[in-house]
Amino acid sequence: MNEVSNFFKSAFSVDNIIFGFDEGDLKVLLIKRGQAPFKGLWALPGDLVYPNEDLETAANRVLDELTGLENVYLEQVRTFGAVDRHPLGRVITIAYYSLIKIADFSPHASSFAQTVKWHNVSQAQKTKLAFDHNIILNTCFNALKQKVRVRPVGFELLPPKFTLTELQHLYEAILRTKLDKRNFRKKILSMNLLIDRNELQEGVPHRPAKLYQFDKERYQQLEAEGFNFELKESTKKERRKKLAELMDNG
Amino acid sequence: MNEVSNFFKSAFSVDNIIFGFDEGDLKVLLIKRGQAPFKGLWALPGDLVYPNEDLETAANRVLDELTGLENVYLEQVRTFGAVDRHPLGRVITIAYYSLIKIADFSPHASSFAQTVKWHNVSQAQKTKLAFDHNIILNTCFNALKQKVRVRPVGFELLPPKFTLTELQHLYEAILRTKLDKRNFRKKILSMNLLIDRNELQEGVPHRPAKLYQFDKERYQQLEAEGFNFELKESTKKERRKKLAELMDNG
DNA sequence: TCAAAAGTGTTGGTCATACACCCATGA
DNA sequence: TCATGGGTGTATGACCAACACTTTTGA
Repeated sequence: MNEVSNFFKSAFSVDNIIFGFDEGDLKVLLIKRGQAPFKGLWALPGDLVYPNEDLETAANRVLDELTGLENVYLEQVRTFGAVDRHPLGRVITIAYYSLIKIADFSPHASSFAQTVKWHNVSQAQKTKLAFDHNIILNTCFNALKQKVRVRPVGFELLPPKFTLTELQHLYEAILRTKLDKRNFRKKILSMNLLIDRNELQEGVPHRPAKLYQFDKERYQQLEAEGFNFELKESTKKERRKKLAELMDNG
Repeated sequence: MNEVSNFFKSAFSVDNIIFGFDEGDLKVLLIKRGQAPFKGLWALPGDLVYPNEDLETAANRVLDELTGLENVYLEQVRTFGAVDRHPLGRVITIAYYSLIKIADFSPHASSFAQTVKWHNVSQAQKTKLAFDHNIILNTCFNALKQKVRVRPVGFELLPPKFTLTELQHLYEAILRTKLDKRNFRKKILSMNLLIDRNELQEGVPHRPAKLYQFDKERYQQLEAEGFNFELKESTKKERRKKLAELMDNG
């Protein structure tokens, strides 16, 4: 057991939790397993890491092989390494999540259609997934929830031009809360990170909304100068409730 | 390369960044390497993970072997897996940090004294460490900085009873900023998470301070109810400066 | 009596929240 | 003309930031 060579008998994989946003819902891309173990169950896309491959490269490869997309937002979240998590041997997995623009990849159009599918995240969380993938999905979703409050990564899930309502719905889906329309707009616009394209939606059966674009360069500049993108995490009502509880218990 | 068995030739290690707090400074426990590679350089404590050992168990073991401490605050941060990061082969490492009460372990008293030493974090960050340990240390320090703003983990670094000034110095050391005494006290005390022990410091050459204790049970209860411990991250002055820059650039 | 740190309140400003109506379009 | 979502402003209150002097102890 103390021979160094005895240690070099493990493998590691990456799992890449691919998030998309469509029709007001946050989605995650799952694969139906065609073979044992866990045959027939939905699983997170992942693969063993090649011996000469960096972890991020592997995560990008998984994404690329599945969707054909490259240069996508990718974030390492956590490593899962319970001894018995994989039936084939000691395999620890490094979990990443990616944020993609859902229009860029639709499994309906691909030959995978039967086995690769976008799932509503809330529903996927309730479904029994292969391996320890439920825990991984929860962890990654929470990481995204955390991140989105503190960095403007939500835009990675939207098309290049979007309306403020779409953006708001995105935040509502990720934070799982309702936001006040006027306050949301005020806050977002006050950051001066959106470019008004001076274009309108077309073909909608109501007053068309203005289209905006995220000003990434400006954000990066401000970030370098110490600016912090930040959204709050609870409504006043909620905080009041908490305070009341605090009083009761104290 | 596609044979599954080819993959089971890697190893993984844990590195455990052990933080302590003393004399107003945040410290990190480093080990001087006695053999190649990187002989003579300081390194983060770590070890290969046994085949039948969970990752957290391994991180705890590293801590226990080094300090004799158990049941210590431990947090996984990130996994580092660059192909060439270890000269002996493919070894990826999962980085954890621990927070310990520095009085519980002093390497001066141990036989390690020559090779295990508390280092000031700022200085360690400027020193060349073994492997990719500079990057790991920076990442873990930043994770701690982040965490401490949002969860009351700082108390893990203090003795069970402490003064408010000690607590403030701790935050100042981790956040690397000065805090206003009155505002800090107001904020901390308003959370109702400190128990006033009705004891005073003894033998100090000035007015003795009251001793407090962190009310962990109460915190856990409040947390379960949705309460959020939260300190802000920048001073008003800083934000004003940023705003001014924003105006200039906009 | 001196040095050193403990302890303590108020004010002004900023920012978050709450909230309701009119507008533009396609059907 | 109706249904649908787009777009807009203000008043209130909470919280944060700034700031200086008195108190208690040991030497």
